[in-house]
Amino acid sequence: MTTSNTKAKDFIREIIDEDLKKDKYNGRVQTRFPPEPNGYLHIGHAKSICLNFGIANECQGLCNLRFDDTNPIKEEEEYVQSIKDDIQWLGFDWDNRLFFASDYFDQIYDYAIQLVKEGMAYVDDLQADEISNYRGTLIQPGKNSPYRERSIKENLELLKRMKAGEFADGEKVLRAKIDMTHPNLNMRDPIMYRILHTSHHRTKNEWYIYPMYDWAHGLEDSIEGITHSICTLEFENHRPLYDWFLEKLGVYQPQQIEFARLNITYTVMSKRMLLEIINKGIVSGWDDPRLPTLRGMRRRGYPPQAIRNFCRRIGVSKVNSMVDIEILEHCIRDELNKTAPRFMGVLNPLKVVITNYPIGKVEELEGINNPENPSAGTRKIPFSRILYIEKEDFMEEPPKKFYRLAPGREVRLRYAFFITCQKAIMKNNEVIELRCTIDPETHGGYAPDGRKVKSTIHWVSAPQALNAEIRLYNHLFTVPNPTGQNNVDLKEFINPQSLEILKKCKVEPMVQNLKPFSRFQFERKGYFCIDPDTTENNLIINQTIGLKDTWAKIKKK
RNA sequence: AGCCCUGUGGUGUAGUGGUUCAACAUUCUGGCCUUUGGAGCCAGCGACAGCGGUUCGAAUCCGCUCAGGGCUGCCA
Repeated sequence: MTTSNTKAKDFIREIIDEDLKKDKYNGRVQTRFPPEPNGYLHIGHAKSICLNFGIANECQGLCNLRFDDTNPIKEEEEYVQSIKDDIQWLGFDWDNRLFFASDYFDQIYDYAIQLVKEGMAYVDDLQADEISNYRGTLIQPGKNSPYRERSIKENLELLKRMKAGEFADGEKVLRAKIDMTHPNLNMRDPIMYRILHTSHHRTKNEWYIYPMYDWAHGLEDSIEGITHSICTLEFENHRPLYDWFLEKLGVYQPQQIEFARLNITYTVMSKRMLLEIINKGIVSGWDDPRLPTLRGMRRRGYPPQAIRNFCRRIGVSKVNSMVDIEILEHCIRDELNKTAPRFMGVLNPLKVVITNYPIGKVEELEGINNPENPSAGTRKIPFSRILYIEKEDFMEEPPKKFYRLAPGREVRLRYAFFITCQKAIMKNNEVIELRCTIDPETHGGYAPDGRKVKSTIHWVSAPQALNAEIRLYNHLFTVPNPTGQNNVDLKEFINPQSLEILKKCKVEPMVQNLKPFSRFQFERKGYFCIDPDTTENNLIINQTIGLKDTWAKIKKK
């Protein structure tokens, strides 16, 4: 919101500004988001939602939610609800403007009658493969159907009988009479209606004919008084047809504007491929946290605000592009850094015994909930003789630049004490326990003598610790552009380490109070979120994203 | 091959003929700071697809070339 005024306008907002200046639609701006209810929404849709609803908000205009339900074979009610949920979760509101293309089936049919009466549409008996042959190719003109010159009377009669369900699927179609030699294939007598004896999720068995996208979409926009019909680049070649129908009908005409769809590295966006990954069991479902679906991202812990910021930041243009996933990840961290409460959690526990701390004593230390936001307050964290720290925070023989715990070395336990490692207990060549001492003078983590330690590590008190299962996620694919190579099975690029499950994690007791989908930070480890599959005695936590890790970078060198 | 669209640092965008013109974000490299090796702060690397033309002056206007994308569903 705050950046919208300062940020440069994209080409679509510029067009709209220009139209506003010229008073093209009486100062009105009305957009629409027109999903087909045949799948779940992903972040590519989010870009479109943010654009359409965003523009309406900025211009004191309106944005409709319209389900483009013209193909009953693929569409289901289930998707309608999920799409509505996802849009609301993203943070947008269509108010009372929820529409369906099927609301207009009667009107659209009347317009078809009008076109037939004016000799601009005809019923064709050609079969699907014949129509395809007659259409010609990219470089060869098509030829006229033998049924193209039927009388208006006969066309009217036939269309009525099509509507009445007198013909079988595929037996006839209604076509616009334009030009079979047109260089734009979409203009070679496009099909307006096909026969489908299929029940529709809303109109049930009322219709036997269903309008095609090109025929219906412009009319839907026109009927709703849309001013700017924003769609993706692949519809560019359809715009002449969009305009043709509305001009011939003499009805209100919105303008279609196309922009490039979103691609992100290391993931896929097409419905078909997402479905394939799900059906092959590579991921658990539409809400798998590794997927770019809105449901997946919600479960992963991505804040809607971060997704909106991302969509704003990547801009809008007509260039086919591939956005670096780092930008998305930056937006996620940026938002979570400001908003996520902090806790301590140990992913791979290493037991630590504080030999100079009394057996049975428990004291409470104060931790800051969010250093970025003082109003988030503080909390109590229990401390006792037995603790867990992160396995990787200790090294027997620390290399240069490793600042954490090592034999004889002193570091700080966050919010607690300075701790010195006295002894590492080994078993089968593996460190299984540490014997350490604390300096009681450093209560809270401050040294009265002003001495410094090189690092601060996180910890959890063993008796009070909660057990948790933590799921770590990585990129779903091993290559930046998995669909870029042809003739290769997508499965070859699936990252075998996209999911890593840690079962024996220990987290501080306050986490108990968090509800499913709550987002938070485990200090030094990253951002996390409570998985909805969490039960009374099985705490499941998803890692949203790790913190930037300078040490990991040094280690690599 | 026909039609349509698009070419600015690695990535995504800004720049719309002239002392704010090559900017911003991200990534990457250094440094500062730090009770998260987080965050923050500072600095640095890095681009106008090419060739002509118009002009006093071109990333910006024109032409050509090259490159990338889309279009031959009774899908949307």
